[in-house]
Amino acid sequence: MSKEKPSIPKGTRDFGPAVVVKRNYIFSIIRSTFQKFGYLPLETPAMEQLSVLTGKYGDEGDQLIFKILNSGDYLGKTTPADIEQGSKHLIRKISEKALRYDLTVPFARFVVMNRNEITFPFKRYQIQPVWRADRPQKGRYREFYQCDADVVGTNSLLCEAEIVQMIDEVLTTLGLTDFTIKINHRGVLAGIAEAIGEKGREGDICVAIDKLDKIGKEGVRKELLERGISEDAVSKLEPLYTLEGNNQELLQQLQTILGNTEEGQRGLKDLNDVWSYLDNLSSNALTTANPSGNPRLQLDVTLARGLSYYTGCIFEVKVNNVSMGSISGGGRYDNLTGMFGLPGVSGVGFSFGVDRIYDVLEELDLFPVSAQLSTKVLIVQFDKESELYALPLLQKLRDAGISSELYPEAAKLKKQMGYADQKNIPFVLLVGSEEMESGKVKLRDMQTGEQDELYIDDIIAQLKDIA
RNA sequence: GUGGUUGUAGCUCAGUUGGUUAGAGCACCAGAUUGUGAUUCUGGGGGUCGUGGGUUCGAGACCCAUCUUCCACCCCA
Repeated sequence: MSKEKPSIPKGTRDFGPAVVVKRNYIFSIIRSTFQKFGYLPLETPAMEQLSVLTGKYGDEGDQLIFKILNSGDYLGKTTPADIEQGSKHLIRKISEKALRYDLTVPFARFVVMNRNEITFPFKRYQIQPVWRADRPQKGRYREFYQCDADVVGTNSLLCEAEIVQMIDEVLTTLGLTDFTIKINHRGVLAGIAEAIGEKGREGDICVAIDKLDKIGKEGVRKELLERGISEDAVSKLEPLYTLEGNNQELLQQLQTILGNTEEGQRGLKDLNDVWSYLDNLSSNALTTANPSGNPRLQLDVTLARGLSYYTGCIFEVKVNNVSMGSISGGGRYDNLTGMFGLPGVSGVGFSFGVDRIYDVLEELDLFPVSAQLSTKVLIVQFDKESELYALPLLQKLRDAGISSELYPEAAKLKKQMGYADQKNIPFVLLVGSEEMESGKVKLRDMQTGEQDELYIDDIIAQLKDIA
């Protein structure tokens, strides 16, 4: 056995106790919000049939799917001719399974397989890791958690409105105050394409427009021309980048621009409906302004999302003034289950990227202290007798719901105190011969250094108050 | 997938045109202190310099390959 230094694959991470505790804090807020809106949990396998995943994310996406080699002699059934035909052909021969790339497609697969047992509309949430063979960089990992909430089996735009509500609630509860929920509509994008005389080319137009922030108006112009959009059309498009006014005014301006296009009409009607729902829900996303003065929900005609299955509203969420890509995104897909032979089931959903939210909260120092504590009380012992004496006390503390532990051996005080310090345990109970005689134990507040001699019942009452 | 970048002690990093036994701070362990952590003082352990080849009398340093890190594209949570 050669001793090699162990390592983990590129783009993956271990999560130590301190990190997991903080991640769980995020998960619990997301989970309880989803449940509050009537979504129920679902879990699916880490691996899917490769055929379930391929073709759902576009060519780019297909390349980022982690494939799993067949078990056993995976080359057994291949011939030299197969190899000559190239990797695309060969993959089908040597790999039948793959790690899931997102949670939406497995969800659609689940819906189709269980269509007879499911009561529609079906609302589910799912919190599991996904894998992408992307090249890692900041906020981009090869294994990361997504927290999806989707509803299928209804066209109602109330679902879109509720998605906005949930995003707003989760981020607010996490302590974020400056974020923007961008919304747009595939119909609006198609309508724009038609209105500028490039009907059906919205795909190319979207990819280019999406980079507006990064490469600017001239960069986008160049890219559009390269993609074969006419100069005339580009000139007609450019005024849209700088539309001004609040959301309502934007919608009105778009009405005059897209009024005659069927797709544009559809998009505008949907967006208006979403606003109307949010209005009647008195949504904070409309009423609460960011420090910049704009409301959190913002119509953005330059928002274009890559996943090819979106057909209606699309969302993306950006935390302002931090160096991080979008932390959440989603949209409506009319025909995702159609790919699995079940047409006519419309769905809408979105996803939180927990790993990115974690990085943002860390950068903004927004994790509350309560999300960082583990044990509340450490009982320090001096010898075998004090250990025996401490056991009932320990049980009493735990029965009272106070997370506590007894240092498992009579180590030097310095060591035991250091343990409490390291673990960020706020209180230490000292149990030794003096205490056993008086029946009172010493309670030390590790933050202030103050010590009191108290009866255990008083200590429990005091600590429960603080909790 | 394309172009760049990084790797030296547990962590953050020094290390000169290639030249004796590879350093610092922090962390860790022990003692000063036999009932008190985060401050102070003293001492100590810990590295086949990411890995594998090559050039050289001699490589942490130069060359090649490979893995890894971070960044920009592409795309995306």
